[in-house]
Amino acid sequence: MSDPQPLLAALADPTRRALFERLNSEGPASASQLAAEMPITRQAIAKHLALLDSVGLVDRSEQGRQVVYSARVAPLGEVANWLQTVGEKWDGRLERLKRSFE
Amino acid sequence: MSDPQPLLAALADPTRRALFERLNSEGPASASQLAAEMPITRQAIAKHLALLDSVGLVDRSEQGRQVVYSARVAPLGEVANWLQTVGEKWDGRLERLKRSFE
DNA sequence: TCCTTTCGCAACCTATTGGTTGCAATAGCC
DNA sequence: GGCTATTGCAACCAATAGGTTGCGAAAGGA
Repeated sequence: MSDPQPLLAALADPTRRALFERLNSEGPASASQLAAEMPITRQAIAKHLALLDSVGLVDRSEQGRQVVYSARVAPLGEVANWLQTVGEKWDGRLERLKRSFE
Repeated sequence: MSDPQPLLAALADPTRRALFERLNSEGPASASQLAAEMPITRQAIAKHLALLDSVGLVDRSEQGRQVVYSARVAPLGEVANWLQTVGEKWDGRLERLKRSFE
């Protein structure tokens, strides 16, 4: 089970998360298209997309002279996974505590 | 429903997450205790704990001359919540796509 | 073929952040 | 009361991150 750190870090930035949510709810788009919809430059967006791609949150496909990115939700399972283990440890601690009073 | 950004940002830092997991699985501790277990100074830890406190991931209680911190898992529900809405938007998009082929 | 998009790379700038050191204040034990 | 732990506050530092500008290259439509 791999570390959720890179994912959390990727999602921690507001513009990056906005980018991901945009792609997830509105569908695929290129960096230039996205730049037209947001108040930052294409290059900034491209960097964010590269990072999202590196953690698998986005899928990159070249179509002619443009590069279209689409959202991938699969890696988010890793985060859900981590949340679950946190919950389990918490429960385990409660359990141990209860036992200590018997 | 408030935005998960502050939470994600809080969890994005490795030492901060380590701190939280330590408190969650091993139980409450003071900043000084934690500093003895980790390779960074107490002040650095104190700052992280303050941030965790500000997003509700940690509970601060003064006991005599020391301040003991304990983990709070409740805010993580917000993250789970966000994951769910992302999944729903994704499903919605799939649904619309399928309908468009009928 | 030429011109326009679109993209990638690189340099650069600035604000933020994680971390440190130093010191004052306070709570408790002897 | 005096010594010792423990905390809080502030200044400071270095590295990183988010963003911009500037450029060269390649793909496609006119």
